[in-house]
Amino acid sequence: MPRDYNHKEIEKKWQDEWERAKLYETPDSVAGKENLYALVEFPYPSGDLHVGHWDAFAVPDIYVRMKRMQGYNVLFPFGYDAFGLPAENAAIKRNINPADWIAESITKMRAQMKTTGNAFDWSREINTSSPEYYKWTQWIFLKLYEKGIAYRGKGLVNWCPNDQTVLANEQVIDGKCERCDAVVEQKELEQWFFKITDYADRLIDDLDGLDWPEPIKLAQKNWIGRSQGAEIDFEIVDSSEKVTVFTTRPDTLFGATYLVLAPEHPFVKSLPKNNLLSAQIGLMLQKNEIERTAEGKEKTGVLLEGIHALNPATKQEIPVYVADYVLGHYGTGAVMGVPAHDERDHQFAMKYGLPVMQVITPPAPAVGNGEPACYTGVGYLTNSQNFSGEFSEDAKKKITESVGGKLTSKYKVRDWLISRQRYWGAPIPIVYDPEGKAHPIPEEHLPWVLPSDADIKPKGTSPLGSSKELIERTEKIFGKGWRPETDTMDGFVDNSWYFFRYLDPHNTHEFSSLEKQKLWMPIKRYSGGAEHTTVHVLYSRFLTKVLFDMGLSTVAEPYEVRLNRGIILAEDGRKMSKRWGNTVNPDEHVKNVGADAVRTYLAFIGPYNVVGSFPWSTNGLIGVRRFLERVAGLSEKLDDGADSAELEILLQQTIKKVGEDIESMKFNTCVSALMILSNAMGDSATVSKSSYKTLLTLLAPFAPHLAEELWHNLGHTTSIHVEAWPTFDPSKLELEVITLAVQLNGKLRGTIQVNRTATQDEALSLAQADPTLGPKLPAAWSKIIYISGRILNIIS
RNA sequence: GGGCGAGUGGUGAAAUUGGCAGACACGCCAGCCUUAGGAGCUGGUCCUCGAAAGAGGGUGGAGGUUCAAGUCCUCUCUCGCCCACCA
Repeated sequence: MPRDYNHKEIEKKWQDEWERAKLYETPDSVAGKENLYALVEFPYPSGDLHVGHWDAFAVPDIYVRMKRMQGYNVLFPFGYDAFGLPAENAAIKRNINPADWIAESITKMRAQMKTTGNAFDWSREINTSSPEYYKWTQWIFLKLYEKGIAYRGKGLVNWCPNDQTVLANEQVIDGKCERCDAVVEQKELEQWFFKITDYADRLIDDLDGLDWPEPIKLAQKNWIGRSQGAEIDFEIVDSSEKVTVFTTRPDTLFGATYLVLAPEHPFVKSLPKNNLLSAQIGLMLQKNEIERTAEGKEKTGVLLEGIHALNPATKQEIPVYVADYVLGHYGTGAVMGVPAHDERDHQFAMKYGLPVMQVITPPAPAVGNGEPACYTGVGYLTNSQNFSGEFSEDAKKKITESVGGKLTSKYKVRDWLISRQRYWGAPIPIVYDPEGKAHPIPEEHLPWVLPSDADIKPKGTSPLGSSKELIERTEKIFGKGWRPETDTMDGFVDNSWYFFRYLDPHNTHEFSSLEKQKLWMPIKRYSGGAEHTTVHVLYSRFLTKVLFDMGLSTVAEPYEVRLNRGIILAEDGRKMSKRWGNTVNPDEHVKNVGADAVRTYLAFIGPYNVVGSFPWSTNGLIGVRRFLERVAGLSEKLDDGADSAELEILLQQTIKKVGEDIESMKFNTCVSALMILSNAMGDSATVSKSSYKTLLTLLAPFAPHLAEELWHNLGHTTSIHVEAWPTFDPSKLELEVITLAVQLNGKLRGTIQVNRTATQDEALSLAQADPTLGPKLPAAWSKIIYISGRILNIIS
């Protein structure tokens, strides 16, 4: 076949043929084959496939294809995370129904995705916005409701005034809406929550058993934010009231010289109304979290006149403040102020002239100009009555117990708020009786269909409230005066369980049967964007645990390995953006150089399992196309004879290298190894047919169409993609004679050709006999380091 | 401010995990060839000195460990991502 192959013709031809032969449809099990589930985060159907989608799916496809050739029954599914704000906003803009817009986008995206040549099993395609899918999202909600994990609660929520909806904490970035950048307001509403805090410990502890990259585990742990500390009661003087504080430093209790409460604290609310006071506190409460944190961390507080708390350790009366640097939602909303050993408390104490009592002495006195503002490290207790002299870590438990406190943990993570006052989501399957009491919708009424007659334009209340059909449906089923829940679920609920559905996508009576789960779970590799390391991965782990506890999942952890990939930047090194006009259109490049070249180029661009950013280079793409052309051109110099020993060894090395590096997702070095092999074949006068076949099978995962075409040109009538992955002969990985580096005192002085099994003496005499190297070597030496096959180092 | 990660040619990056730094590719330079194409072929391309052989230097910076350091240790600078008053 000529070098300049016609990619348009052959790619279309083989895609059609694979589809006709159902080559990639994955049965639930195949005799003699092990199942393997490879997953990539499914995309939101934006209607336009960009390079990021290619990078996300076509590159892991290399791994999938190798695993198939290695004899695994590999499930590699595809679907659409279709609910959510973007579709709704797009539909409002175009004045059409989101469902229509999504349907159109999916059709377009599916066609584009098929041009990648990926080994997807299209028969398992899912769409989270289809009633067949969200029926089960609702069903899962009901299961959580039964267990008390889904609950209705009042709470301050983040409100986006532009999108007119509540946002999860995770969707608030720097106090602004992650989608539209509007400044988020705080609002108190009745909402539905999932009790993820009940699972916080397990979500941390179970990470220890997982073989994930450490940074990803750590990100999960930090996100959950477990702090071990103590809850300690402070009595309010001349009152029966007490305030419980949470502290990670109970060892500094003797240094607590004041008490601070969050403005939201119940004790503050219970105080008799004092106009001045409530005005000041009201001012704090009015501020949203951004304002509270934005003011240069300047701490402002209000003294509660006439109110004192009792430090349970010193028995001294201490003043009580209300300050907005204390967060209402974290810990107990109350903090003991230890100015000597906490920087925030120190700042506050300086401003309000509160006493600083040092109770910890650093193990080694601070060097340099003294008067440290405050010392936050560990040390030895002082000024702490009979605890003085103890090491701070040891004193934590003792002091806590001595004042009747208890050791406990607190978490940064808050319960998952799942209510959205938007249209395009799964309706929450709840109805309210005339008294306003919530009732779950019985399973037989699922899917509780999203009505099509709602006014979807944002106006501050849930769009579903405007649907006559929904209200009529509710009254018809439940009775007069009953009304539907009008909020929909956060899209993260839909995509927290989708991987179960791929296993059993057409099941009409179960969300995912245990039999199918047993065959496939857990997921061998889950690849996705770094931005989902915390939220999505955490939520899906949480939901899996909940289902596991109910006997509905076969595993407590869904992902054997989670991997993050990098991002592809524009050619100018900036992020791709329509605003910059620097987006890379993959369709155009596929048209010019073919899907095989685009796939292989993306594999070559950099290490895949590293979170980096890689600028696109059209020249680099063309370079990869040239490589593929050279492989095609090699078919014209085939011969039935044997290859040179060098070429044979190189082939064995390449088999080893490519296999190992695909396994560890280092696709870039695989491509490089294939280039080296094909360059060597190009330099050779002839190439044996058998070596060439091996090259093609190694290339098949990267360039599936070209490899298939060249394979058939050799006379094969079955697909190269069902061939066995080549194996190497470990005894043929090295030449008999190798190049050995010779150093003198650790400096390279030259190289010699030695037998690879040469002894130190043999290597040394060869070095001495070498015409250029020999004269440089000393006559005597004190030591020789010889590592067979690596180095000969002579120390004079 | 905290956490995590990364600093290697003009560019994307390799480096058997402590053993010849810069593989492979892009770009660039010189030459050849032509059916002028995003062509193909040959050679060159870390820096300094040198005609060359060769010598010296070199992986953000400064120290250290080692026969040997891009890789390990200490300090430091810069950049990226995430979180940010979490007691």
